[in-house]
Amino acid sequence: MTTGRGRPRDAQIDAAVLQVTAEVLDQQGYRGVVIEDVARRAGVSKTAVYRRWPNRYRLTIAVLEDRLGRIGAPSTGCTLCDLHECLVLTTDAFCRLGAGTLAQLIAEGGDDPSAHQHLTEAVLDPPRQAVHRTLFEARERGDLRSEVDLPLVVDALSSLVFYRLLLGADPMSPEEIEAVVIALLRGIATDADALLREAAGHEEHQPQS
Amino acid sequence: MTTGRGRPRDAQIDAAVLQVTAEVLDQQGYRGVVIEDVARRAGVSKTAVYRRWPNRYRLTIAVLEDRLGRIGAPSTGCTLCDLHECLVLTTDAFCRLGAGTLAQLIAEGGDDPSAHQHLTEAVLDPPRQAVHRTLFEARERGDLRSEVDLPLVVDALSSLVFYRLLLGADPMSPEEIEAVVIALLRGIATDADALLREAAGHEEHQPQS
DNA sequence: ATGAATACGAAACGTACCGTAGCGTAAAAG
DNA sequence: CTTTTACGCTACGGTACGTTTCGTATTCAT
Repeated sequence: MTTGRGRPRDAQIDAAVLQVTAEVLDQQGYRGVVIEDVARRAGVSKTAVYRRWPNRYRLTIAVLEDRLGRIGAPSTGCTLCDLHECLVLTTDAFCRLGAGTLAQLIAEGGDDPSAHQHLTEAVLDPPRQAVHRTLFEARERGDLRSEVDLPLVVDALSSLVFYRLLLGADPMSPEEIEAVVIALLRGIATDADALLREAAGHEEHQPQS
Repeated sequence: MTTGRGRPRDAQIDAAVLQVTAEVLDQQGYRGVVIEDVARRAGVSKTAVYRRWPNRYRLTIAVLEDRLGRIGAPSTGCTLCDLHECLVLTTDAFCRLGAGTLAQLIAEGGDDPSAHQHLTEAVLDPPRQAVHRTLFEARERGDLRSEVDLPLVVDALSSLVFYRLLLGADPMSPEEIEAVVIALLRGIATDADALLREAAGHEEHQPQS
């Protein structure tokens, strides 16, 4: 490892395994990620897989890192629009991942604290931080009261998206997201009505609905 | 089953198994609920367990039904106090259950829709409905704007408790719950300031802090 | 060129836990 | 006293994990 001795790893194996894992994940969720099957479908030996990732959990996380690495955080200066956009993107990202898979990953991480941390860093934090950044900018701009507990508000918004996907009948719709953001903004903004007026001016979002 | 023919079931077995399962659940979470072990610790055969519950998931749910069946919903007429109390109770109930266990149960239910339904009815809905009832009474009383989407607000509050337990560094503190309730109330109350004043009068809660 | 180090595939293995089935015995109803 | 059901014991088949062994291939270092 330190010196470049010995036969080098075949990069195509990494690629093939990640690829197959991603497919399986989409089709059958985390349950479907069975190392032996993945290896066969990738035309690779089980040994080769375990040489790269210590277990199926970490293999899965590796796939998700690629996918959810960055949530593009918008920054138009319109607090309501930005927040809304941010949460819609988060919802989409999680939806694509799938409720069952997400639940299973969290459950798996429950035992091993380092596993939980990996999941958090790779999957959960990115969208959270996008929301945080958005709120931070809003506060810098003077849109929010200075005493607001930012992390708590971030939790309040993220959690909803999360919860609805995991346990609700269906995930959050853009309309519901908007309703919640507006309600919450009334509680934490210096001048909520001004923010609403500003957002009304930017209503070139979706002319439909 | 229909006629009372044959040897009757030993009620002590039911009790012993439920008891042991509850203990194991507290000590080692859902993972620890291994039928063979539970049976041995209860001094009972594996067969006897499977005769009563079809699988370990349902056995676990049966235990939780006893525990979380009812969350006592307060109804003092003070919207803020009631909500606060309600959420604190919910947090406590979930905390006792444990983050890992909760995650694993949700994950398990991900596949089987009927399993998911059982979990929802036995564990997730009771606290939700307590919050819902509280909000409903508040609206009846005229404390909330009439156009408020009640289920959505219920989700917003429940989700936070839930999310923080599952993924946060630590579960919600009473202070944080209060902060969120106040912020949200500003967004959905007809006269939030009046509610805050009323709550201030009821401050015999915890003289500490 | 030769040897150490590492990767690859194939196969078998050990472990854990699931849920089921057969069998002999015990306890109730008719 | 026969039928029905419960109970315990034991064994089984199944799935998936992650590990190990072994023979072969590939690369670097000397």
